[in-house]
Amino acid sequence: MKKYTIENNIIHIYDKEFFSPKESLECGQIFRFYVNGAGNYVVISGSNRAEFVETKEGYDVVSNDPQYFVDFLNLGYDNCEVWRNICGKSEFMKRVAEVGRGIKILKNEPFETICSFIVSANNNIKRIKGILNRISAQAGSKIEGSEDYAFPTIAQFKGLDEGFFKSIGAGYRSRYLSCLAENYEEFLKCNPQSLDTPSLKRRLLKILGVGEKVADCILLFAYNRYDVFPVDVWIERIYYQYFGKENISRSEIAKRLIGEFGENSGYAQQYLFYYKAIIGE
DNA sequence: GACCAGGGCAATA
DNA sequence: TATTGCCATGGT
Repeated sequence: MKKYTIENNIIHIYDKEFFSPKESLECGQIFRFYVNGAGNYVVISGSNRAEFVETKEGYDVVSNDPQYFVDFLNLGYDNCEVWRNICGKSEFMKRVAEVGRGIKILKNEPFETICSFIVSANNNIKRIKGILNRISAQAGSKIEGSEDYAFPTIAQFKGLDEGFFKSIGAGYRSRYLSCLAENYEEFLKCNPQSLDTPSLKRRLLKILGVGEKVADCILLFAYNRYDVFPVDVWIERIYYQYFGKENISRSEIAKRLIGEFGENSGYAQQYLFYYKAIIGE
């Protein structure tokens, strides 16, 4: 069975088992989304916007650019096999993956992703969302046919100074954000898509405000490198609860979990994060 | 009023 | 390379 079709600029997704807008958006990989008056999830990625309307067989994606969202939603990637593989790891992982079965790892816009996870450092999701929305509303352009604002372009971002970011509540991350546009343009010269994961990570780490964990998030959520395992406070907690008692560093936790999940590390990480940080089990 | 949030930087050893 | 103090802000 075909998993999706496009008709009149609407993507019809024929899948409810392994794709849920709610789970895919709420699992912490993206911050610019909301539930509208009709009860539908709306997501904004870069300068694009999509609304998810539930149908009998799945979801209709109503957007300004269907091709962008076919790519964004990774509709050509079969997460069913990944899910089965992770379920087979243990009874515990089966329970965790069952809760987050509808999660699909998205392909978010790189510049926005880098900015988002710089903001995420030592922060909470509610406040991260607020900061990113204020940056967009005050520096981005309105998306045609909606009341939502695009994430600022690199050119728009260049005009923002440290004072601006402080004024919208970004705190000490303002220094990193004020030079991000320049740093990103320099970063682009390495031709990110062409690099293998370790090389791309080394290059990301040169961006001010990007450390180990943030780099891993960018690798996973913008470049879809599934062999990384971002370790934050929540993953650290669940690791000590269910995987090992020995006190080790976050990078060592990442190394051991990658050893366990291999090419499916990114998905395992999202299931675990969703289970612990969002659902709260 | 302390503690916490999807940590990272810069100094130090 | 590994450790440590510090960093802004809003929620609980």
